[in-house]
Amino acid sequence: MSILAELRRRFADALRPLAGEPGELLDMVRASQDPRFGDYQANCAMPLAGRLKRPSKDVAADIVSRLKVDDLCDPPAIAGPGFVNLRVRDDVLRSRLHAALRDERLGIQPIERPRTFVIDYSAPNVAKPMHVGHIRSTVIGDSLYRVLKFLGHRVVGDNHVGDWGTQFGMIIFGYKRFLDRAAYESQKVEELARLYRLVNQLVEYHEAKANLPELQAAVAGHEKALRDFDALANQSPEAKKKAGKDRKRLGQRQLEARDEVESARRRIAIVENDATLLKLANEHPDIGRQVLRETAKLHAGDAENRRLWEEFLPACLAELDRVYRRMKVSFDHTLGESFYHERLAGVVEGLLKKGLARETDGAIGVFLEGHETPMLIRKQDGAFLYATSDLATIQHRIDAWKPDVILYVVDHRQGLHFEQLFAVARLWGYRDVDLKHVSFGTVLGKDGRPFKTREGGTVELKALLDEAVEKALGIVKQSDAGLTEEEQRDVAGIVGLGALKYADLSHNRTSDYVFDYDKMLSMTGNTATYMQYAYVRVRGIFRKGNVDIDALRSSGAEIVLSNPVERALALSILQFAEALETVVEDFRPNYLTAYLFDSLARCYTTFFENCPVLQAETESLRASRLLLCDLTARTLKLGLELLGIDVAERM
RNA sequence: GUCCCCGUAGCUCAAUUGGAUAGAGCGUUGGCCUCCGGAGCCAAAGGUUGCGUGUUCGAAUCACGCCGGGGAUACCA
Repeated sequence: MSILAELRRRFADALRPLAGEPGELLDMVRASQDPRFGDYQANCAMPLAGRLKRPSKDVAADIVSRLKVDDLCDPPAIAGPGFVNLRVRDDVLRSRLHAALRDERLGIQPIERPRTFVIDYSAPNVAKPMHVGHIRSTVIGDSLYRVLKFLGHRVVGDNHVGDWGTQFGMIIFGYKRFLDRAAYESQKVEELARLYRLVNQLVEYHEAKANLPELQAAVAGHEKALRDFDALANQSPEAKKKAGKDRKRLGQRQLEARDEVESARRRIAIVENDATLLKLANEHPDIGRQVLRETAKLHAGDAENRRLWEEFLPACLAELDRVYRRMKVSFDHTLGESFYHERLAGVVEGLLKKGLARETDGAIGVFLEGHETPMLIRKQDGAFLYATSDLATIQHRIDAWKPDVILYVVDHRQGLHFEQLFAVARLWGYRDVDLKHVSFGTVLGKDGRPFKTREGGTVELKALLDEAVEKALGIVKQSDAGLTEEEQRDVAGIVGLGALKYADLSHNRTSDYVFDYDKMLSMTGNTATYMQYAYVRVRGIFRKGNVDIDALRSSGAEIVLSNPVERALALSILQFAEALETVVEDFRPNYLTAYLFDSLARCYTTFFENCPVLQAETESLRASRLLLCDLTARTLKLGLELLGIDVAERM
């Protein structure tokens, strides 16, 4: 058990006579931010004083008098309005460090009451290449999977791939009309991707063409509205002032309309600037409807389309697998939309029967209190929606795995969808499972707009990985570690991928962040490169000193904490477990990166600057410091591993 | 129209969910280092946490109202 958890347990005992079940008061026992306030502090006297109507210093004294921590801490101090400050005894630190030395898990016990988590992450469309938008879900989900599992929970990773939607209608249609047989024979996935892009372009072209007049009319309408508005508002300065906000809103709407016209024009231009595309477009004016028909036929069990789908799918999945292997991400299950296809009708019927869903405007939806619009589960044409499939998925996951929690690692724009989905699931009867949308922000380019190629297209994940690795290779080549070319390539892979993942994980998941290769690969600052280099440097000490660290570890050599710098490092090492606990509290991997950088690496740097290791004053001090180095290296390595990031021994 | 998220140093981001003097990195200025891989180190400057009013021992964090940005808003996923 971590020091913090142990302290909380002691505080629970001390608080119970004063406050009954302490509950959230225990959250107020925490690591101190400032060493002047000790290692840990308890802030619960102040709120309790309010409840008991007693002076907070008295309450603090009362708590301290009941608190039994003398086997863990020096005598507690009371400061300010009633903060209880605790300093862990050095012998406790030392014995915990020795326990960590001997243990693969660095002394961290699996938790006593494990829960079952299903994590839904990555979830790409299998027919399209993965792009920048998939990074966050994949990387955050994978890290949460690793941390939860390490802490001792049961975890099921499920990749809910899109393998049943319109994109397959597009490929099937493309296959039937536009296939390049030779390309298909040699490069199946590339040819399918080409077909997808081609058909999609043609569909978008016709859509844009059809919508353009209406969109232009909308712009004209907004412009006229603006002019009328101005004319009216200009009649008196007072009216103008009052109308400022409305005017702004009108202006925004007009800009949006212009953007839509712009984007429609772009889509049209792509096709019209290319004679081959234009010819195809003209030959298939009805392509949008045709694609839907192919999709509907697939869903209805049409033999030909079903056969094609079965032919395409393995290749698409294999391609995905290649990317995941490269990213070192894995799943326990890949149950895509197609897996749930046959359950969807039953879901709708069930909800109708329970009186939760009803017909509305030809479709079927569930109306929810507090929501203007219902959640539709069947379209007018009888087709099902992703809400339907998500409900079937909840049902299956609960039947199959009996989870306590299901996490959806999905971007924040789907917040409303999940709000409705979870509400329906509860009405449906699933009240014991905790459904949680682990949402995240957008990856932005340096211009602050969503990350795109210079031409405005989406950035493929593969290209992103390639570039990160290539830039990493440039850095590795500058090193004087004397690596062979092959080793350099291996290390560049580790560094490039690590940089990409770490950049994502070190940002607060709820905010957007700016994607910047130079920053993420920087040797200084909160980056994977810095952490990996830190690891290499520590390990370098063992090499340089010809130290057999495994032997030293089991030699019975003692750790001594001869100065505050060593002590601070020791405490930081032991707080790794606490960092992992905070990650899991609200599913925020950036708490782990913050720990590694702001606490562990910082303490180690200070130690490294101030405490000679190989040239320590005495042999026993040398051994002790080597053991501290060993614990630091192993904590770095394990911490990075839980983020899905590897280390190299030299770089 | 309604709902959700965001606004923190010049820039990129934190802040353990209400705790003590808001922290890092980059950039800027000034010093220092013959030393385990130069990961340089130390110091300084830089903040009315968008604005205002509340809540309380205590607010970047909670509530309400503004201002600014982004997103969502029934038959795509």
